[in-house]
Amino acid sequence: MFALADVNSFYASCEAAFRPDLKGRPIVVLSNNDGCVIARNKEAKVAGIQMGAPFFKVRQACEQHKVAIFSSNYALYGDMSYRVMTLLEEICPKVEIYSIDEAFIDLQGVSNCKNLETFGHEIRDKIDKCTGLKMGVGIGPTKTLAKLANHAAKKWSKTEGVVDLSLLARQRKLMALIEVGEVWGVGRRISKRLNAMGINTALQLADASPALIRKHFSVVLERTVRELRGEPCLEPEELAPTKQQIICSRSFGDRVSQYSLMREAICSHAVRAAEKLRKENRYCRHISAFAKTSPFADGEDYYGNCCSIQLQIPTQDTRDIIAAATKCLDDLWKEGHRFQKCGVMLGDFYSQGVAQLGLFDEIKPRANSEQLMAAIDLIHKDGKGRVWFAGQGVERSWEMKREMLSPAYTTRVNEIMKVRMI
DNA sequence: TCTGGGGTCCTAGGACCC
DNA sequence: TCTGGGGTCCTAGGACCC
Repeated sequence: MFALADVNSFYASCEAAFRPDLKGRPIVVLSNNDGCVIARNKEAKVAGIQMGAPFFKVRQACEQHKVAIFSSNYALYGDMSYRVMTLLEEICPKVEIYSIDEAFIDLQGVSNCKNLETFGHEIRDKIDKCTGLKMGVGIGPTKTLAKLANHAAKKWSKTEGVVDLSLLARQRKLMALIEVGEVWGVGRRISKRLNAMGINTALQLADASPALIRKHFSVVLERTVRELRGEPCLEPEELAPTKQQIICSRSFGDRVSQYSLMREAICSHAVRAAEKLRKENRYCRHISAFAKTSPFADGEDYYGNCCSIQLQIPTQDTRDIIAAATKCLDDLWKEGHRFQKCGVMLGDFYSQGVAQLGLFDEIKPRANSEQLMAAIDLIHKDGKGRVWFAGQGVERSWEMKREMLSPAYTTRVNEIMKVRMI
């Protein structure tokens, strides 16, 4: 048995948790660069603000409904996520963190000592009491059914946030009510093709022949079918899987046409990517950089390109990664475009920097690399000072917009919430 | 004017090998 | 004129997730 617990409208709820004055008002959180709507509370959904809509298209509706609008504040959401996950780990036997706001809980053995639905309510109450965030809990014999149960827990308020699908009859009753596109693993494209085959509900998908589904789609969807029938195909993950790839990219606050600005941005993404790499304790050999113009710009030719470099020796030294990324940039740079976004990708990971060298190779690893990188990381971790690479620039006029950013309530002492006793 | 960022997995097809 | 069979590895692209 699995449970899937997730926080309702996570980003919007994090903002609301520190702003009791907004109670009852619609709240919306925007993506990086204040681009699209990526989270809405219940009131904002009622007001008809669409998920994923570009902000400029819903700005008027927001004003009309007095919506409170926030730029994304990942320092806040990351810290709140950490609190939620830590609490879950305190009260649940095995927790697998699946995303910033949801976790699978392996319920093996739990049903021997308590009713699963009761346990679901205990989880909800604990998180609500300690963080002010409301979770939905779905329970089922497979991860896919637990996901579906969670969906139902949020959709029907009379469930009070907990749905237990242990019994086959309940599974089938619920699946008959749910559109196939709501099933975990079925996106827009696949649901369209399924509809064309006459499969419209989750139940119809569960009753389809796995062999037929595999023939028309893939083993991935076949697994989904089996999971819907209660046959577990997705195992509980013991350890967090190691990353295969690290990507750091951002849209620019304003379009960039100047090489020097683009170079600063690429350097900065390279620096962040290298930090992530060291945090994962990995070394990489494959480095690439990409840049693209906006696909939505009328009357402009779209240009996007990606170039990469394979190093001789795996590295985790920021200087190597900057050098490679800027070399890639020079290969892809084209004058005369208004670029919208760029980024750096790392891949081909090793657990150490030493590779077998050829007999006549003249490459020598950098001296003191580890100490230097450790020193830089420490300075940033302490937060007592800042050092950066010259290539990152000083003004950084290309940086993204976050015009409606809330304070870092939980991670910066001088931005902590003040409470006045009256 | 203004459209996010960061990942995963699978498959098909080409290059290459014997 | 006739033009195999079986395999591996890599990459690009498509689909999905939050």
